[in-house]
Amino acid sequence: MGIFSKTCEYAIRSVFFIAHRTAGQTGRVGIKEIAVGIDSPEPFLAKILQDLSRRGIVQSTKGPNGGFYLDSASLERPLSDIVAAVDGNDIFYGCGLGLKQCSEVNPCPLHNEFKDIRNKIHIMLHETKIGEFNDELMNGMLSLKK
Amino acid sequence: MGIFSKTCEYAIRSVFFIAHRTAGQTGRVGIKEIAVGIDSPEPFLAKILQDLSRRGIVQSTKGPNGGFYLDSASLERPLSDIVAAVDGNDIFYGCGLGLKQCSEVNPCPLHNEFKDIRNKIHIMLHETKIGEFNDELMNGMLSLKK
DNA sequence: ATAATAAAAGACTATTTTATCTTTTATTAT
DNA sequence: ATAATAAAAGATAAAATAGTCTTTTATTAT
Ligand code: FES
Ligand code: FES
Repeated sequence: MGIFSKTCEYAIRSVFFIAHRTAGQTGRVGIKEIAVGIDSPEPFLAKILQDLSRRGIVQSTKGPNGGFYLDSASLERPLSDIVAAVDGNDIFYGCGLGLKQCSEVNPCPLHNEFKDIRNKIHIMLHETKIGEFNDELMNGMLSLKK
Repeated sequence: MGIFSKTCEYAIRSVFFIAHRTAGQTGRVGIKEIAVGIDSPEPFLAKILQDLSRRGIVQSTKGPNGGFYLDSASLERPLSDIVAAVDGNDIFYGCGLGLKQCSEVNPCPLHNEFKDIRNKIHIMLHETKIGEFNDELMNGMLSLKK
């Protein structure tokens, strides 16, 4: 188990993929190409993108020349929006040792340490925008598969 | 989902509990008291402690006055040993976006950020010793339940 | 020796997460 | 209008994680 659920990993990678494949142009990209591009099981990814689409995190149209894309507002969104939508915000606010409620008045032994780490994760994901890596993804300096 | 699996959360909390309940004295503490003390399902915790016992992370004896305890070597162990035993070391070395292999030559978009965060988690868990919070746990300044 | 105690071991159940397959709906080109 | 295309929706299936229950083994006190 990593930091995020498998679902969330696929979600982030697919959104990065859609971003760099449709940025600028009025293009769309199909589920098949996305699944290959991020090395994920296609039907599972379809479910995930359905959900992201319902939530307005990605855009889509059906039919010929249809597919997924991102409008300019979506490209500016922080990654934390995706993580919160898919995994909830336990990773931002929950107790690292699983106490029902992280609190200053009844802290677990690692409270201060976790608070610091959670904040770093939160800030990092909040400061990173979906469209931020388009150039490096297009020229192959960054990878979303393997 | 938090940073650790439920199993791992229970494991860490129970080890802290055993540490502060048996430190110094030659005492033992039973599964029942531990389960109440950390608010976990007793039979599930029994399985977890069985595993930690087999791995030598906690000590135990059967029979009357039996129970779990920690020898002085165990009290000095870092928390990272527990996490590695239970959840593996994906959290220390794995790619945050789920690429099969985190690498400098084929990095994911968040590679540098994740590397930094993973290192902080690793260092924190490595520098924290199991017996470190015994005093605060005994006088109630820190909590392992609720 | 025997009975009582408490963890170890093993078999089993439930829930959640991950993944697949089929049918329906919307869009476009002809 | 019709056929082709591609996502949405819905119904299942498989695997992993979380949790329970019963029997066995080791230890101790009597
Ligand atoms: S109480 Fe555990 S992280 Fe705050
Ligand atoms: S490649 Fe993703 S964290 Fe290193």
